[in-house]
Amino acid sequence: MRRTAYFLPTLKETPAEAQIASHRLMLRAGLVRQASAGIYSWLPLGNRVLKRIEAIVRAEQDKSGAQEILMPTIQSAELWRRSGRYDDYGQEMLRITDRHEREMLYGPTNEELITDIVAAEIHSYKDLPKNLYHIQWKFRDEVRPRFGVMRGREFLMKDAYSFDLDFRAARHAYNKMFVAYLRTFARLGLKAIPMQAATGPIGGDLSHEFIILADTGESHVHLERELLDLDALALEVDYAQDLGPVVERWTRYYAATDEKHAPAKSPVPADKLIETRGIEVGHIFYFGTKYSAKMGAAVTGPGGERITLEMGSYGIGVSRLVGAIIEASHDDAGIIWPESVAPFQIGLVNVKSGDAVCDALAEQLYGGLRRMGVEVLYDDRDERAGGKFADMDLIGLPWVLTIGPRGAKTGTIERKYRRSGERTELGLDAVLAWAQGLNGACA
RNA sequence: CGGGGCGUAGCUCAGCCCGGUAGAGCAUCAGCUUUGGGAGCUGAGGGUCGUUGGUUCGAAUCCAGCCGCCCCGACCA
Repeated sequence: MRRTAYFLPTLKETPAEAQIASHRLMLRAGLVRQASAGIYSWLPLGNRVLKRIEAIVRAEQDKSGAQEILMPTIQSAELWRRSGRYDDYGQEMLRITDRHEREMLYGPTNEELITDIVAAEIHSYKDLPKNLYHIQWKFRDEVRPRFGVMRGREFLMKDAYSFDLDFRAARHAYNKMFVAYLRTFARLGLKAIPMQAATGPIGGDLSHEFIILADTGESHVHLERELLDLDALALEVDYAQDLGPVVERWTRYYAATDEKHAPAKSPVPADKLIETRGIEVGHIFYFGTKYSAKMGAAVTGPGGERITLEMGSYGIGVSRLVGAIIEASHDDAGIIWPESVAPFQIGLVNVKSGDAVCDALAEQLYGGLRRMGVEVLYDDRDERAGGKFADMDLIGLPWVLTIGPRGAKTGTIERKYRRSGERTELGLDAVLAWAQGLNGACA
C-alpha cells in the first residue's frame, strides 16, 4: 500500500480527551475516531488490526470445536422478558421502539437469543455437545465510557455458548475454552493470566477472568511468578482428551485481582507473590441451567427423560484487545505491534522521494515485496525524513526498511526492528530473501 | 447516578475576569529554498466563538436553559 493513496490521518499533537496511552496512540496513529461518547469509527489501519485479532480468535475457537454463527445486534424485548432480565438489566441496556411500537433492544449479550435458537432446534441428547459462538458488536450504555475502546459503549465481542447434557460434559466444554483462551492470547503476543472470578449464586469454581499483563493496566493483580513462565503455545493440545491436567497447570498457582486479594487470607506467602497491573480481556463462565430452564432448552435423554441443558458462556473483548495490546506494547514514540496483529508487517521509508536513485530502489523493493505477498506500507510521500520516521514509529509496524541517498548509491537498504531499535544494512536481494522467510513465518 | 471541569480554525490553545465585531503555533493549499529523526521564508484559504433565549446602542466575553465532551467516584468485556 502506498502511503500517498492510503487513508491514514496521523496526529502530531495529542487530542485533549485522551488520557491513557492506548487511547492517545489509537487517535494519533489514525486507528479510530470517536463518533460519540464510547462509540468509535475504525479507520483503515485500526480496522486491519481488528480483523487480524478477530482472525486469531476465530481460528482458535474453530480449533477447539466451536462453530461460528452470527446473531443480530437488535433483539426483541419479549425474549428478555422470558429470562427475567429485561427488567433486571437496568439502564445499561439500550432500549429501542420500532415503528409498530414493539419494544426492541440493542443486545448487550446473547444468552437469551442463543438459548432460544438451541431450544427450538436441538431435541436429542445425540445432538450434544454443542458450542456456538459469534463475533458481533454489542452495546452497553455505560454511565461513563472512558479509555477509548477499552471501555466503550459499543464494542466488538466474541461470545461462545456451550450446551451439554450434564455437569461433567459442561466442565469439559469449559476446559476447552480455557485452553483455547490461553492459546488465543499467547498468539496475540500477550501474557494472559487466568484468575478465579466470582461465580455469583451458582457457586463452584468454574469462572475465570483472563487478565493480560500491562504496566498501565487498570487493575492491580497479585500472582505467583511461576505463572509467567508457562507457555501456552508449547502445549500439544488434543481437545478430545481430558484437559483437566492442562487447566490444573495454570490454576494451581495463586493469582487474584486487587478486589479479591486479601493478604491476610492468601494461601501463598506475600514474598512469593508479585504485584503487577493488568487488563481483563476475557471471561469464561459456567452457569448451569440458569437460562436453559427459563427458555425451555432441553433434550430427550437415552431413557426418554427430559434433560435441561447445562450451559456456559465465554467472552473475549475483541475491540478492547486493540487497546489492551497497545497498553502492553508501546513506548514513548508510539505503538509496537506484535507481528501477529500488525496491520502491515513492513514499513518502507523512502527518505528522499523525488530522487531518481532512491525512487528506483524503493519501487524495486516495494514491487518485490508485493509480489511475494508481504504486507508493506510504502511511505512515498514527499515529506521530510523526520516526519516519515516519526510516523513509522507511531504506527508501530514491526519492521521498517529505509532507503536514502546515502545507501541507495550502493543499493544498501537499512532494516530496523521496531521493538528493539536494532538496525542492519542489507542489499536488495538479502532483504527480499529475508522477507520471504518473514512471510512464511506469519502465514 | 453523585462531584468537578471544558466547548473559540482540522489539532493544541490564547482572548472571557474588565463587553466595542476573533488570534497564535501546528496542519492544509501555492511558490521558493531544503532533505537520514516531525525544517525555513513568502503568500493564501479556513471560524454563524456548541446551541437557544435574555441583558445591552453593541455579546466569544455578562445571565439562564438546553446539548455535547472530559475528569474523580460508584458501575463494568
